Amino acid sequence: MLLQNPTKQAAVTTADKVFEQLQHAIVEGDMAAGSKISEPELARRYEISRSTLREALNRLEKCHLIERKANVGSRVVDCTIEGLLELYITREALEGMACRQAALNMTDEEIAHMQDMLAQHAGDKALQDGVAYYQEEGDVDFHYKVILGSHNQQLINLICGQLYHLVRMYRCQFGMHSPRATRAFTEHSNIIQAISDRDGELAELLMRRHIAASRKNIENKIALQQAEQES
Amino acid sequence: MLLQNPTKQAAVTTADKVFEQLQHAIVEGDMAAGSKISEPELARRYEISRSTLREALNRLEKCHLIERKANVGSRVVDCTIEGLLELYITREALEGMACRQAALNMTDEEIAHMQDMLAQHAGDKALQDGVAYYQEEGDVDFHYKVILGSHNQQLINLICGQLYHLVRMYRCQFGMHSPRATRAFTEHSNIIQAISDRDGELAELLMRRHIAASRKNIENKIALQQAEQES
DNA sequence: AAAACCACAATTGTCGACAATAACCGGCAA
DNA sequence: TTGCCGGTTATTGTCGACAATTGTGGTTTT
Repeated sequence: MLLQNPTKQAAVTTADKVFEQLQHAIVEGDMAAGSKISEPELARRYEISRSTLREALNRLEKCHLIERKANVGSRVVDCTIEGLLELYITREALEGMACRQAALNMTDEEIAHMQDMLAQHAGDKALQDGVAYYQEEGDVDFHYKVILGSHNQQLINLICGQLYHLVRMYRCQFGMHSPRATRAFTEHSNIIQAISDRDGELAELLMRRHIAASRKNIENKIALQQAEQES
Repeated sequence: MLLQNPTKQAAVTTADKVFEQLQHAIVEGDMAAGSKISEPELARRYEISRSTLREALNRLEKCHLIERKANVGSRVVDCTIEGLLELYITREALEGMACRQAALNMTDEEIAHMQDMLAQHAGDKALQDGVAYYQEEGDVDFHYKVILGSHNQQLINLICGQLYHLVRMYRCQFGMHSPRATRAFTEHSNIIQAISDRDGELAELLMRRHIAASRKNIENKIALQQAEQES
């Protein structure tokens, strides 16, 4: 999966593999949010020793997918609405800055490549009404390109290595495949325009608005779901 | 040290203690930046098993103080100028947003408490010309208060749990105890004013300028040092 | 009946040993 | 001399067992 590890090498050690499996299980919800993790049980299930499992657990903790308390144990993080909003606020700050840096630091080749990608997405979008492909792969691709384009290793590590796992988890858990495809596409276009104009200030502003809009969209959906449940 | 762990409990397990010692050693430069870490040797030196040491190493990796490669080993991160600037850019994004959130979410009591703190710092500053105390404890105190005031656990974890260890490391390694005491004090005052006015936008702007100024101050110092060495 | 206490079970933290991988070094051929 | 190759050494990854701590259930006491 290039998407999850845009910079690092593939998993080689068994702890790496188990980590990826657990990560997938947590993100997809196969491992319930908020549930306790029993080291002996998991070790048996994956047929590895507890040491190896703990190594994998440590990596899960690094991307904030589980929480550990000394002498008590590990729990899968629970998905609260507050947590989701906090996450998007953090994204707004980090990706906004990444976008500003991308406008300053991206090479002309990178920018051209991103424009090509967007054009291709436009074709796909026109072809199949964009509901399926674009928002899933395309949206993530776009954001990754921008983040990597910042050429700021600190930002890249924080966002890709930690934040995005949580983002994907929340998306799965709350079942929101945001249907903002056409609007998002326009926003992406404008952001790329600002980047290719080397206008860092505007690029940051647009990216922040883009993420904030996504956050508000989610807030509305949540409110709607709650209203349905109460009725 | 409350400063390093404003939210979490004290260390209880031996891995915790070793982690804190290693953290201190790395930050203070007792363990050279960029140097390789030998697990057997360190385990002997601290009189613990390799398992316990690896647990501590994992926590160090969580705050980006060391880097690990599979089947190769761990190295202390090296302090490059580029890394320092990247770090400050990230701080600008995160603390700026934290400051905006603080303006929205801090309680009146918290704001009052922060104003008291600033007033006391003002006294200390007038008393002893502020060079020693203020910039060390005071500056960190102020920033921590703002970050915690955001009431955003995601931001708090990222900044306090990860970024600030690196910040302190760079400060020690490059030996910069920024002599911007009086200017920084004024800037802090203005930020608190914006927060107490509940003006999130201004608060973020001021905090970002504050950190950007600090970054430029460092850039100048670096340039000066390099000029000296070349002469 | 409620609260405090104690013992038991289960889980986590720590340890030392073994297996697998990578770095090092000397020898050989070009 | 330089570059490549194979054996040796050291380091890391993995394992199973023991020690320490926590949570639980029953018992006792007020």
